Amino acid sequence: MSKRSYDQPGCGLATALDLLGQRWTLLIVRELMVGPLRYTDLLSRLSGIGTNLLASRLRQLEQAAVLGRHELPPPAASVVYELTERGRQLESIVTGLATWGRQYVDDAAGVELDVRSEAFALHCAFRPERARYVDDVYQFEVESAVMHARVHEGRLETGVGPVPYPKATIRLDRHTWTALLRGEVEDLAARGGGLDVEGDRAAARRALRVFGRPGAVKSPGTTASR
Amino acid sequence: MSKRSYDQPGCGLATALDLLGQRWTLLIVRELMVGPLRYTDLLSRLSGIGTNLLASRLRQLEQAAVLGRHELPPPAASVVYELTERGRQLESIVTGLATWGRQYVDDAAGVELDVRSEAFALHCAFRPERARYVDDVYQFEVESAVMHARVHEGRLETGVGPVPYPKATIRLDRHTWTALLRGEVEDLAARGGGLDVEGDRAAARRALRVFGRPGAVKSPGTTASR
DNA sequence: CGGAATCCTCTTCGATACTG
DNA sequence: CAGTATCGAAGAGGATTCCG
Repeated sequence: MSKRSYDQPGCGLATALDLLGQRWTLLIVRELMVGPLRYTDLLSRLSGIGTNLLASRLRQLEQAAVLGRHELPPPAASVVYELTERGRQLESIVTGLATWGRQYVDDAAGVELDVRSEAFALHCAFRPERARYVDDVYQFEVESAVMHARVHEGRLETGVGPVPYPKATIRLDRHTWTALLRGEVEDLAARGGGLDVEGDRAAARRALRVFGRPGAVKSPGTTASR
Repeated sequence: MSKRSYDQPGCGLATALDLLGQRWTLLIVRELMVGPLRYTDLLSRLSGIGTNLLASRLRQLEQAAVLGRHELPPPAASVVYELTERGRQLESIVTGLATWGRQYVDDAAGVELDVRSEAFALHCAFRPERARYVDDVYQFEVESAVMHARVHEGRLETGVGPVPYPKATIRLDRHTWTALLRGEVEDLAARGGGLDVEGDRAAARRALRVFGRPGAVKSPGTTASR
């Protein structure tokens, strides 16, 4: 069993780092920000982690109530790990770190899109201060990557795949997508052909406002690929 | 030499964690948020770190341009470590983590005030969104702890000890101080006797607005004590 | 096949001792 | 004061095995 603690009870930062400061922990949170995952999915997405560590980290995080274990209903009958409310409170910290770290990476364009990574990029580009009164469900389609986003009460929830009744479905090519994330797409018509909307155009216009930070994420959280 | 990297170039979070995710690193940033420190001061404030690790972390952080090494002018002729602009960009992440971690700590009142810890608590209680048009220098005095804060262009800078010409000097007892940090002191007169202002009362009123978050830091970042 | 525990090697940490 | 050098202990990573 582990216990390399900073032993500074009373200090919030030291306590937070006792829980989250170990290797892999925040990457697990990153993975779950886009939606629940099974043990094996985590294992394959976090290439290099080693099964014992993953098990140990999940146990610690569950104990700290950062995530929960849930059994899926019968058809799937499997266990998924999911962020709790406490875990979701880490979202702005994780995206903040990701955005900060971005200044060290030189953008050699990735090879293939990973849906969850792109959905995470959406989190990084999200501007809560602009989402105050927005209540929309969007579907995004970038090449083969289909994902959705719900903006509700100033918060963002994302998921992979399509969603039943989106207010607007926004289809983009790769270049327009990264431009959107950087906040460089201000107008539905501005880009010739790179962007196509189905559904409520006003909602799509709100999406352009709510996503896209000036200095933010260009290419996304590339997770393991091999 | 070390290199246990996540090896996910292209992912901002993984890159950030390669730099900051090792043990002690963010606590070093925390210490420097309140102002420059010498090697030995860091060593004594981060009880448990071990001198080789501190040296190694400082080297890495300097290389990543998170902090800088500066020689003090002749009288002191000593080296201090100081956050760079990049390092200061981590402030909101560090205070966010500290605030998040706070929910796990039960507030058994600390024994003795540490000025730097209280100044750090001020960072945690700072609300940038309310500081947009504020441009003030305050001095705070809580028991034996004297510190100052400059709010300028939406950002906060703190330091220990007195400051030449503060707009307002605010003296508080310990209880009122923690209440202030929690955002529970709304009025200069509200607390009988716990608070005393010298200088510009309007500035002091702004201070009450700019510091103090609802769910925020109660007792501060207690650093090592032994 | 999903969800781990075990074993073994290698890296990192922490403490102490030592140096310019 | 500001570090470097050294060394035992704890933690990480990889492979293999086990359980349901």
